[in-house]
Formats: sequence, C-alpha cells, structure tokens
Amino acid sequence: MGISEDLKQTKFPSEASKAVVNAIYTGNWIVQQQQELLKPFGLTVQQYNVLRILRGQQGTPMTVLAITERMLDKMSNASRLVDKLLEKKLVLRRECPKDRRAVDILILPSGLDLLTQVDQVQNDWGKHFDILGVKKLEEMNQILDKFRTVFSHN
Amino acid sequence: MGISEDLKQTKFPSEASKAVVNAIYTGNWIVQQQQELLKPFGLTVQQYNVLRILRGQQGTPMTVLAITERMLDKMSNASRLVDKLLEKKLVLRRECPKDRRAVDILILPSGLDLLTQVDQVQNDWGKHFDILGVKKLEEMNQILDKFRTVFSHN
DNA sequence: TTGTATTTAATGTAATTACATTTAATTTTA
DNA sequence: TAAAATTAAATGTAATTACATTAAATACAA
Repeated sequence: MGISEDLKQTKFPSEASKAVVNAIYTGNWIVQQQQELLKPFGLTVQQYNVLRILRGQQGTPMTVLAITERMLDKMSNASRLVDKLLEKKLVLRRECPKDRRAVDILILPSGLDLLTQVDQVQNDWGKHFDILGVKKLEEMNQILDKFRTVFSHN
Repeated sequence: MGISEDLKQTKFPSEASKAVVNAIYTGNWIVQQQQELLKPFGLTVQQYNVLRILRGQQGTPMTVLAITERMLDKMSNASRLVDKLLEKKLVLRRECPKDRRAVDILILPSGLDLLTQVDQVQNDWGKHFDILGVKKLEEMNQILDKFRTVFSHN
C-alpha cells in the first residue's frame, strides 16, 4: 500500500505534479532512514547536521547565525539545537570576542568522536546507492539542482 | 550562505552523499513553498494532503487507517489531523458500519470547495516547472523512483 | 463459547518546530 | 555623543510530531 505504490499507480494531472510529490516523498524517505540510523547515537537528524557543519569548520568557531545559514531545515532554532548538543557535552559555547552579541560554537573532541562512529554507519548505509552508478547519481543531482532553479527565472 | 550554494561548492565525499543531501534539501524546499501557499487557506501541508486523499475517494468514505497508509509523512497521526479538519468543518466523521472499531471519514462540500480554491493557486505555482519540459520531469521521476529501490535489493 | 490476540482509533506525553517577542550589543544617524 | 535602528541570540508559546499507551471492537484458537 502507501504512497510509494501510489507514485507508480495514481495518474497525476501532470508529470510536474508527480515530480513535486516524488521529491517530497523521497526527501521524507531519506530523513526517516537517517532517523533510524542516528537513534542509537542519541542524535536527531538536525543535531547531527549541526555537528557536521561544525566539523566542517576544522576547529574554527562558528556563530549561531552562521550555523543557521547552513542548516538544511532553517526554522529549527539553532540556539536550542546547540543547547541539546551542550547538554550532551559535544560542543563548547563561548562569547565571541569580536562581537559580544554573538556566541561562538566549537565542536569538542567528544563530538568529533561521535561523528566518527556515526560516519561508519552512514558509510555502510550510503554504499547501497553505489549500485546506481556515479553517472546516474550525477544525473540526479543535476536534475534536482535544475528543479529548484525554476523559480529564479522570474 | 545557505545550503543551496553549498550544494554547488562543497566537495562531497561521494556523488551519492551529495544526492542524499540534495534529495532532503529539495524535499524541504518544496514543503516550505507549499506551506507558504497554504497559509492563506489556514491549512498545513499535512491537512492539505489528507483533504486531497479524501477527495481522491470520490465520495467513498475512508477509515483513518486507510488515510494513514496514503500519507506522505507517516507518523503525523491521522486521527489528530482529522480532528483539525473537523474543527474547520471540512470533513465528516462517522462510525464505520462494517467495523465499529473503525471510523469513516468523508470530505464535505466545504472541503471540496476549499480544495478547488487551493488548486487554482497550486496550478499557477506548478506551472513554473513546465519550463523543464515533460521529458526532464519524467527523467526526474524515474531517477527518484530508482533511488528508493536501492534498499529493496537485499 | 470463552479467553487471548490482534486491530483500529484515540489519547497522553515529551520533544520539537514555527513563530513572535525580548534582551543585549552594535551600528547608524542626527 | 545620544537616540534610533539593526543585529545576534535566547526565550516564551502554541501547534505539531514522535512515540507509547489505552480502550474498544473484532478475529482467532482452545
């Protein structure tokens, strides 16, 4: 049952409307898988994403605002996400010396360790997609990128 | 700035990992647009989806379970979504005669009317995707469908 | 039939999200 | 400089979501 079969069966009014549903469904599908992967590590998908963003900084601190700008899902209140990561002692929060309104966030070694563990599981999971072939995946990335440009052509 | 630029710039460890982020991002991107579209109608994306599912039944009642099975985002508690639609008097809830555990839900004329209004706005919005061409959209649908089959090949 | 298991929906709840407001610091401008 | 505007983060809150439990009806098995 369910939508995955619907996507095949149901006649959509247009190919575009199917693509819209398909994109939403595929995004949800991945997020749900990620949730399952991350559960044993006590991380939500959003917390995981913030940790990865911080790791990407290679030790350079990042303000909460900078984190917000790079989050997949904006409205998730980076401030409170960082709270959760602080509780778990995965990050450090300290006043930004350049601007006392801002707060610098740094990933701690414990955070990097946790990410390393998660990476292992993520890589195994990600390997499933290899059978699609790099070419197909490149094609997918191109199409999705293109798909989102549609509203830029005002 | 945000992730959309990151998708272009950041070097992902693999094309697959980019595709994963890209799919999540694209799904979120659409949902956010839908949220904006639906706001003037006082509907959330989930409520809208339930209404459309009910409309698809063409007058045949649907149990809450049947609705759940067809929702894009499962865990959203169809029972409570239906509550909200009831409050707005867009649907009817009644005991299922065949099975008194179940509850039949029917879309009301007011619900159909509202959907008709939303359709107008949705169609205008969807037209943006036409410039991609049917061929490109078919390709996208094929690739997304394929993408999700990956885990079926155990 | 009677007791057990299963199914369906509703409910309780803790956490998260969406959105508005507040507080404090900085920047602008008069 | 002083007042006003803007910016960064935190906080308040209502709604939603995730997840577990409950209650009622049905199916199944002894």
